[in-house]
Amino acid sequence: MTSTDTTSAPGEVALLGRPTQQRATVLRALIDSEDFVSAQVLHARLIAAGNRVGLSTIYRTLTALAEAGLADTMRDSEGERHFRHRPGPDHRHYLRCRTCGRSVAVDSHLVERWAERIGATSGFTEISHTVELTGICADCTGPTAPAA
Amino acid sequence: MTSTDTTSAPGEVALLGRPTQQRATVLRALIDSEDFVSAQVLHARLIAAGNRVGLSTIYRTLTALAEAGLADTMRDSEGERHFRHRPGPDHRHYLRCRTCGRSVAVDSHLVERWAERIGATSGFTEISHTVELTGICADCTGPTAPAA
DNA sequence: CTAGTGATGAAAACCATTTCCATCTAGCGT
DNA sequence: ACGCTAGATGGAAATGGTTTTCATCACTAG
Repeated sequence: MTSTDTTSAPGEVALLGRPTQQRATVLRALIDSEDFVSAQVLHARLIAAGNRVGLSTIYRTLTALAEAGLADTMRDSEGERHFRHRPGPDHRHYLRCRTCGRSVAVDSHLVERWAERIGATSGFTEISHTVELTGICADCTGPTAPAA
Repeated sequence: MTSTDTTSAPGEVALLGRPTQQRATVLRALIDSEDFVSAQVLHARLIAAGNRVGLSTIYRTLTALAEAGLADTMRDSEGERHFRHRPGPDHRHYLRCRTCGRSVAVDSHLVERWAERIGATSGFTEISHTVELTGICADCTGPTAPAA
């Protein structure tokens, strides 16, 4: 996996418009990250790996991916956007470790239903919600070193 | 209430450090807003109302207010921070209208407990959460004009 | 192969937020 | 009251993520 690998991202890229090498590369990198990444970091990684991709393209692709529902987005405490590939149609909430940054998907029926109920009782319609959970994962709580 | 009114914000300002006219003014304006406002908007309002307050001071005060727990903050879809005065120690989640921008506080024990439970079952500790709900309020759903 | 439309990317534009720094001021000791 | 000093202020400049611009390039159709 040196750099250019058009065969990586199956048909998903097609959903965005014209299938190009860059888009495949970005999607591929996003999938490989297996976790939230910022456009900046993703860009840095691709460049470091020897790929030629412009930052603008990363932003465009990531935004398109999110709009197409192929990626989830979240904002960190500084307001920066982070993206994560969304395998299926569900999985929308994550719990992320404040120390190592890793994140895991969590079950959220309860919240979904709560959100719906709130909508029903408040007179609001077309409710949409964003839930962000952070904590310290087991590995980082360990007796020894936290974020060594 | 032309402009300078040091008596507006009771003792709350004192919690921030030295009680100054500007801080009282900012807190006052935040309270009067009764809803989320961005630093920029708050600044524009104060200037328009004839008050002399620097943007930096608004940011500093708002940030301090949030850190002191006297204000709740949220980020809009563009990543901008919005602040809202927090009357008591609770009330931490809001439902805001995407059309008119108004927001109402919602009951969230359920989510709080859900968050705790997720923490317990995932091995994460020190869980903290952010929940943002948006929808279209009754007034804006009306048969006639939405955001007139 | 050629044209045409969409995609790319380097650099400039944007814009909210933060930082600098010279000036001002509230609070305190005298 | 008076002057001192740490803390506060605000205009301007710096930051830094994200978006736009625009000239060039690469897919796809004909």
